[in-house]
Amino acid sequence: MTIGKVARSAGVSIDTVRYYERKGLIPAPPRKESGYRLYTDETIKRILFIRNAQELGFSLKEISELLALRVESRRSCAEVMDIAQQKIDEVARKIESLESIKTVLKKLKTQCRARELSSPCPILESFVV
Amino acid sequence: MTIGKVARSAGVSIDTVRYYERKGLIPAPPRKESGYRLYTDETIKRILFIRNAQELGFSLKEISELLALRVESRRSCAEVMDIAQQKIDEVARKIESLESIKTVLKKLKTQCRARELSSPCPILESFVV
DNA sequence: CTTGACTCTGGACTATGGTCAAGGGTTTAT
DNA sequence: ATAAACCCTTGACCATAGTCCAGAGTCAAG
Repeated sequence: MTIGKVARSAGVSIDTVRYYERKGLIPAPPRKESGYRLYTDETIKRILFIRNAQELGFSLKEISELLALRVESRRSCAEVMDIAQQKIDEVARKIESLESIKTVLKKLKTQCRARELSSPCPILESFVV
Repeated sequence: MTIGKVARSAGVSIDTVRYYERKGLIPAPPRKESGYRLYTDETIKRILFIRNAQELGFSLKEISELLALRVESRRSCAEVMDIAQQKIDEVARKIESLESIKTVLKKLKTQCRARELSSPCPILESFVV
């Protein structure tokens, strides 16, 4: 599969695919004699994972770290488990914050529905910290 | 309260506070005759909210939108409720994705603990999409 | 066997979210 | 009343995450 196909399938630009390769987020694929990159659909999955994680507030650098947990067999198992646990905690914190933002948004919506017609729109009172 | 105090309390730089003002994320505060900005601790709360939302993958522009839900009384209530619902859905999607990342990380950790001592470290097999 | 679509590299450019510095005025503690 | 610490504006600079372009080669369909 050439780069254009991969890019279209993953919904990113060709430049982005090459950029991810430069940044080590996807492995440098084998090439044709012509120099064309040849991918399998593993790469598409990988790119979708990256975009997904980005959406969730992970930087490319952090995503590399997540990905590095995969096969780092040089690292001790304890170390890998430790990093995994850190990431789990981080993710759990993010989920909590999102939950409270969601709660506030829902409350806002309810208040909005309930308010008197001519009164001012209710306020996102407590700034969810 | 002067800008330095606000910045320290919120854990950001003075430049960042001024930057947020330029970007309309915090209101331009009243000034002393000298031109010094004078804040109340509302601003600290606001900045903490912004940082929190950023952590969760919202851009400053999106955060403005969240904040704009507050008092936009020119907007119709239905419209505000609609935007609120969109944000709720978005947040719910983020939570779901984070849950599945968490699941995979936990599985990885378990596998890691369970593996044979000399075998290679298990793989983050399915790329959580 | 050529034409249009595709790919290559290298480097310049962009937007976002800040950060820093210069040159100058202000406040406060001693 | 003066030094240290603070604040002002303007404008340059930075990292991240791409995006675009030039100039050149490659591939596939008619």
